[in-house]
Amino acid sequence: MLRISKLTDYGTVILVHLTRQARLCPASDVAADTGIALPTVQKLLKTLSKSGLIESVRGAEGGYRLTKAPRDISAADILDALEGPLAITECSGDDSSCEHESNCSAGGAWQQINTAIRKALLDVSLAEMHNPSKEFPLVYTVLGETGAQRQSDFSEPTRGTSKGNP
Amino acid sequence: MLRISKLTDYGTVILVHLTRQARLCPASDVAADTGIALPTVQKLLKTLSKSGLIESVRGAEGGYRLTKAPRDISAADILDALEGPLAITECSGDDSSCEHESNCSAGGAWQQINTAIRKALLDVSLAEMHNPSKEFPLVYTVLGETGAQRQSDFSEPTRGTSKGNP
DNA sequence: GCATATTGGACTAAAATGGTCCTATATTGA
DNA sequence: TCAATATAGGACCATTTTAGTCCAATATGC
Repeated sequence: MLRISKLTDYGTVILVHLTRQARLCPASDVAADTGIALPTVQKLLKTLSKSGLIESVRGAEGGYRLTKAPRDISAADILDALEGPLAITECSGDDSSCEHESNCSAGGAWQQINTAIRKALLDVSLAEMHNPSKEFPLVYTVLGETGAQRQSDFSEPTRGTSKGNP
Repeated sequence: MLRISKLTDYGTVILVHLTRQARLCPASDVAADTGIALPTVQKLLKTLSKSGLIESVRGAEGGYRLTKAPRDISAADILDALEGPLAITECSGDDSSCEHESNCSAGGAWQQINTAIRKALLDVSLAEMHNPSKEFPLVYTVLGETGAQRQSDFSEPTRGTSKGNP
């Protein structure tokens, strides 16, 4: 199934952490509190800062903080910031780049799916990620099989018990 | 943004092709008609066959055909067959594998998103991919920015004009 | 038997991913 | 002004994944 990269997953954890801390957070604090290795945290904070989701203050007593309220940051924003604006298929742009029309009849469908997925991502804000127990905008009936159910053999959790990255 | 692999993209094209052809199709025909290199087509057909979406007939006059009506094959089926049952995050199972609870508050949200995405994928059938001009189950208003709009610098289309894979 | 096909797997090259580290620069406070 | 604290911006490398090819074995129809 579709998946996000581990770094995006880490990035989300970092953003949730910044949501909890109203104050300016240096990278070292974020690393200590999340258990993610410092270099990785630094890299992600830089990326997030460049994307505009967070802002930085240099120098002593500096650090990072969110630029917007958590409810104004969507999952789509996070994905865009950390994975770039890649679409679900490479040629799902405005079909200008794909000329093999006879074979590309599937392309239109992927674009529709892409849009639907994007809508789902726009509906979830960082505020809701911060507190997932609260009522959620995405309440769908159980689907019989969610993909997530099937996996059972992961050797290591994404955000594991071990401190930092192995 | 989220993306599917190029092979999954090819696989969809192949399935759409099989939808058009009611008859038994050998891999060589599929390759010739789709413009995808034969070895790649063979590999994908094998995978699709193992997943049960298509069935094979060996020997002379053999080939592949769909096992179900196109409307009974969803985009989620295709993704599952070609990309495996990976969830959006590695630890989005039944939170049994992720013990870092204090940092993993984001995990629940990704699970919800995963479910929403899966629902979107289940709503699109191969029949609709085959004929995307017809009314589509996923009609959402334009989102202002769909991710797909932003990309403009792809050097090569996914299913390109050149015959086969370079 | 022979031509036609699928089956299963090995194999390689290229690209993406995950992770680390180094130097430069900005800010604060003594 | 100096020292300590931070971010900025890359370069860099190891590993994994992806994409693509190829081969020997097997099954079927004529």
